[in-house]
Amino acid sequence: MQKELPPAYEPKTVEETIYALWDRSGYFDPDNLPARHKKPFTIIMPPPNANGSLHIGHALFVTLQDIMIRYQRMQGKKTLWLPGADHAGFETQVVYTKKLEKEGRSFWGMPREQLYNEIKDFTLANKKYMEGQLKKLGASCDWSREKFTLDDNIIDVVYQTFEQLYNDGLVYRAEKPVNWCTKHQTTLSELEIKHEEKLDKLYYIKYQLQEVKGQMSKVKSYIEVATTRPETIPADIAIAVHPKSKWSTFIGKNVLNPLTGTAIPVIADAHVELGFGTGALKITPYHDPADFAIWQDHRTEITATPFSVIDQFGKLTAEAGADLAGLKVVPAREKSVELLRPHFAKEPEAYQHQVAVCYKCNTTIEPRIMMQWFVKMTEKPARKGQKSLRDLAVEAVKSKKIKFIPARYEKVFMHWMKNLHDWNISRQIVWGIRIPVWYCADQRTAVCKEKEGVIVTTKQPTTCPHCGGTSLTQEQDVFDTWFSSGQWPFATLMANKPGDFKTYYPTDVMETGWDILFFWVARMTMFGIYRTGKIPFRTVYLHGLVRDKERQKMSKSKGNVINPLEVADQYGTDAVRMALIIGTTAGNDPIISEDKIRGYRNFANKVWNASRFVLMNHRELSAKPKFTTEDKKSLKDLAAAKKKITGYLNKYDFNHAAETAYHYFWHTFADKVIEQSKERIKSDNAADAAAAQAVLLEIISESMKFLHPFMPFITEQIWQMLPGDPRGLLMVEKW
RNA sequence: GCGCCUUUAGCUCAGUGGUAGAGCGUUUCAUUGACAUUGAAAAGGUCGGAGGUUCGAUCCCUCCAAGGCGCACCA
Repeated sequence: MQKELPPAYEPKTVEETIYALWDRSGYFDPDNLPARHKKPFTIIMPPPNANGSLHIGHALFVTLQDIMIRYQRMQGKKTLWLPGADHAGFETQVVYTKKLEKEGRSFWGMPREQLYNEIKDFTLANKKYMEGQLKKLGASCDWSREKFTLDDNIIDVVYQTFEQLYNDGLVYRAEKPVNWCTKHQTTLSELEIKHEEKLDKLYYIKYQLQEVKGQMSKVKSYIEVATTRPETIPADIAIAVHPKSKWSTFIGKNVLNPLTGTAIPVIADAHVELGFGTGALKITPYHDPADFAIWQDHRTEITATPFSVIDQFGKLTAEAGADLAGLKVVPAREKSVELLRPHFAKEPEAYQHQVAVCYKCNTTIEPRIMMQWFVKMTEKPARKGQKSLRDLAVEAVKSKKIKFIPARYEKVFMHWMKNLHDWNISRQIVWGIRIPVWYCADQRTAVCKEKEGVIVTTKQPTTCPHCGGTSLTQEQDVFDTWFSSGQWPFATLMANKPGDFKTYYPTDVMETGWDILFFWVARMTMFGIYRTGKIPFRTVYLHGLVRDKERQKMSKSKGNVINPLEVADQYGTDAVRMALIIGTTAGNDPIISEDKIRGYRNFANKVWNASRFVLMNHRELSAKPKFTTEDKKSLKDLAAAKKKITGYLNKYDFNHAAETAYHYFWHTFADKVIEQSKERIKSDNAADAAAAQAVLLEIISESMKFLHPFMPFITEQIWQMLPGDPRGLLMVEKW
């Protein structure tokens, strides 16, 4: 008889001890696994942003990945689950500056170094806290290989990639239209802006034909132009009309800017929609990317140099004229409307359209022309026989070298790939990896002049390699975080123990949220193949966004947030894990509520008490048990359940695997097998009682195995109490 | 505009070309026995609508409706 077991499972007293037991065993590190673990199975953990604490969404990914790792470890794989943390450049700087605001401080005017160091302290503190949280959730990852996105050796790898891209002509510097957030004072990529429905007005403005000596216009003496942004009219440098529009007679003539009186040419361009507005479009290259493109196509006809009338804070500049200068965009619009009223062709119309806004703060994005670094996504590199970044990824997916779960995301992935544009990777923030570019002010040779003094190198230079000059300054901008995290699978392995890259790359599964399919998975696919010639992962498993019972997104403001650590404390980590997995299918948003967690707490208790019953009635067998037909059926059912679970796990169908285990254990084993055994155990027929007990023990033992990936703590605890000495760890037991 | 997804029991969700499933909830009964964090049972669905393919459709195809989401330089 074992020592007295409490009648209810007490997760609190078990979890910490069990995690320490695993940790001490060293088995998280694949190098320490027994010899039978040969074939590697690798998951690189998506590094959580170290700017807060883990939420229930993190608990979901931890559970999914831990299930895969624990299952494969028991299957005899050499399992590596490599943890990490992300400095999350822009996101963390936003969080931190908000924190400063709350404290009544401002980052504005703070020296770069100081802000960087403060955010660094903040991030590292969060990172440490999150590691503890991951352990609490049972993550069986290899802490000895943990990586941070700002580790020196990670940055080295990122710099090498940048240099290679530059040498291949896939990275370039150019003055192009970019998305500018006037609040955050940085540019953003196409993925970091959203489009919002907005009700604005469409203004119809007359641009008078410039009077030419001795010539009178016969029909109309003006072009009507429709615009939503009259405040940018001072920066107009042309009017474009469709060649077949009613304004075609104006092509080649000049019209007068209604605000400045400047003469600007009328040009023909088929991009102008005939059916929209008036069929005439004002060309304001510095404030509209489409206009910028049209200007580039017509540089010979348009003699004026484009310029900007809005500054980095969203205020009109002196070039906009005395009436508008100093006003913010919205008041400037009102003022310009007032000034333009005499030039109205007709009354403004209400106009519903999509406006680009910052995905963080919803501030309207101001298109600006800025000198930035870009990655070419669709063009071939300079090297012979090489494919564009896009084609590398598209081919890997098309050829099924990379598979998506669920498969429908393959289409979503491909659709995005179709519409790719060059990627702006410069950010005007301090928290991040400084772009490894230096500018030479001396430019003493023709080579240096030709390269515009640009030096791209992985190590800080002291002299200019082009001209020997010494006046070097480093690029101020940092990388878009996704430029570096897009290299995570190979960077973490290259920057780790010697031989790791060779052994563990390509990795097996990338398990992450569908919301970062483009941000992250697409970039990892492209960079992974570009840098290593191999796909970074074979399977992409996508999970959804955890929602509450009312399908609401969890947010602090709604007060519906479930803190995974709190509920784990209350109901046990195993219960939280089960609640996250059962009823959840890949790619769909899981629904979770406290009721559901409570339900699986009850299940954990059932597991505890069934085991308690078996242990209480256990006696050492004196002879080989004689199984009845009933016993044989019970063992057959057990084998069938296990086979089903194994099949589901192999298909990454964790929902059904967990549900089958749950259903078998509770409603077949506990409700039927145990109930039926009670009479036999009590009976005088010792041999039959022994057979019944042997069946129970066998089922408990096997059940702990197939429940382990889902409920690691309670199963390991019970495993340790089962008879048999010495007992190894269930964690590395053969499946 | 282009594209993707969803629609199944009161609720949350699974699922299959052959008489519909789970959990929770509801109702009835039982029981201090490993577990009341329990057990036994019941009620409850023309599987969004209309066509089509098929011996047979909740499942495959087409159209429609409602909802969700992604992409997109129509001023």
